[in-house]
Amino acid sequence: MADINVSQPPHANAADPDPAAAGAAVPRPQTDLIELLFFAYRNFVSDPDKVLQGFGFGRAHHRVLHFVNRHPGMRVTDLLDILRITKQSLGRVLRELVDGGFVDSRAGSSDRRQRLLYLTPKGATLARDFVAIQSQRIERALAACSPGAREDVRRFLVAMIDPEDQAAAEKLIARADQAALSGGQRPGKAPARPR
Amino acid sequence: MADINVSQPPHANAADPDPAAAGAAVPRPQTDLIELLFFAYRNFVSDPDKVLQGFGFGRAHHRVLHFVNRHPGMRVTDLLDILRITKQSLGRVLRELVDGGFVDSRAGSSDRRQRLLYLTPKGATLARDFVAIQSQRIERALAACSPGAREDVRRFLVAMIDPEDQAAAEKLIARADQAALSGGQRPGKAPARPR
DNA sequence: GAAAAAAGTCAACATGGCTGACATAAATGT
DNA sequence: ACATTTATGTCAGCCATGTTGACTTTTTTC
Repeated sequence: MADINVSQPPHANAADPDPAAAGAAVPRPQTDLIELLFFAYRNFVSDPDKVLQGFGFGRAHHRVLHFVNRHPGMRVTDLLDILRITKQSLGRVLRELVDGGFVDSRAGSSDRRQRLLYLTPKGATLARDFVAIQSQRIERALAACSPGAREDVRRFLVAMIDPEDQAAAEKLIARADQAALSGGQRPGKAPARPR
Repeated sequence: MADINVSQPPHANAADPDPAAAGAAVPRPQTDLIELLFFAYRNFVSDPDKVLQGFGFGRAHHRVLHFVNRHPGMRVTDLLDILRITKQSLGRVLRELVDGGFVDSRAGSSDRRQRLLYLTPKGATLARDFVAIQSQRIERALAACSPGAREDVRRFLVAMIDPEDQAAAEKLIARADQAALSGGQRPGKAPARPR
């Protein structure tokens, strides 16, 4: 498993008056967090990646599955706003997901230009698997922290978002949670996952 | 600026007996953090992206600049272990960085098969710019949190890494900090680039 | 009835991953 | 001394996913 391991050559340390090393890392305050974010995020997305490979899908498909799962009946435009990619890019993965029977796209009833996006049961299962996998990693990480850490982490992540988008992001999350709770789909079918 | 804004169509809520929407978003515990990580990380890497565009470079170049800056004199193999990409992928961006005068690659003195990587002053300036930009975002985010949050966030990020890599990642960060402190280069001095 | 909006599509291109096959130089082991 | 291994580099091609630009169809809105 390819250890992250730099064999610092002896002459690169204090003894060498090496000028080419000049201007190198002044240990700026946040360097540790910068690198940890890189390593952590890489591992974080690698979990779904492994599963996706089995379907011939990639990260782009994961994102679509996730957000359609969270916002059933959303418009294509809404998805484009969230993902911030072009409709051509989205079109490709969306077509593959529809062809594969993971996503269902139906014309809106009030506005029939719209294609409203839903997951099929197959797609929903996959999307829930991904949430489960990544939640597991997050839960494990939080378990290694002090009890109040979750709120700190949450606030930190919100504040890492561009300020002008923070409110929208929080609202988006809240609305999806709300919709899911209020039986966004089929009042009879138990969401079965309280908490 | 493309508000993240899903217009939840009315019929997507309780009224629609839609079977395709079945099994949709159960509000799993960590969904908020999953999505926040996505939004936060996207913005986090977008800062350097903008600067890199001006040089015709991409994210891959950023990573190389960053880690060579942090570990002056590192071997190509070390960089491959950190980035976990193939040498062919690295080779491309490395060549461009050397050609552009951002990275300097010199044969090792003890083992002359090795190419030891250093940043030129030009490269070091760019690398430091990136650290500054991203540190600024992190500092702003931390300022929005409780005082003890930094330690929580740090521990959280470490724990988000694959367990078998956590120690190596922390060691890597510590070693780079250490090397920088022990005068790999004199602080504050913009050294000429001899040799 | 004209204009705007929602969605889709074709074509071409860029970036940055990947595999496989080799080539070269230098160090190491026998 | 020679064989092997290691460190690096390189060519060629493929894949996933992003981009621009141009254009169409359908439907809604003014």
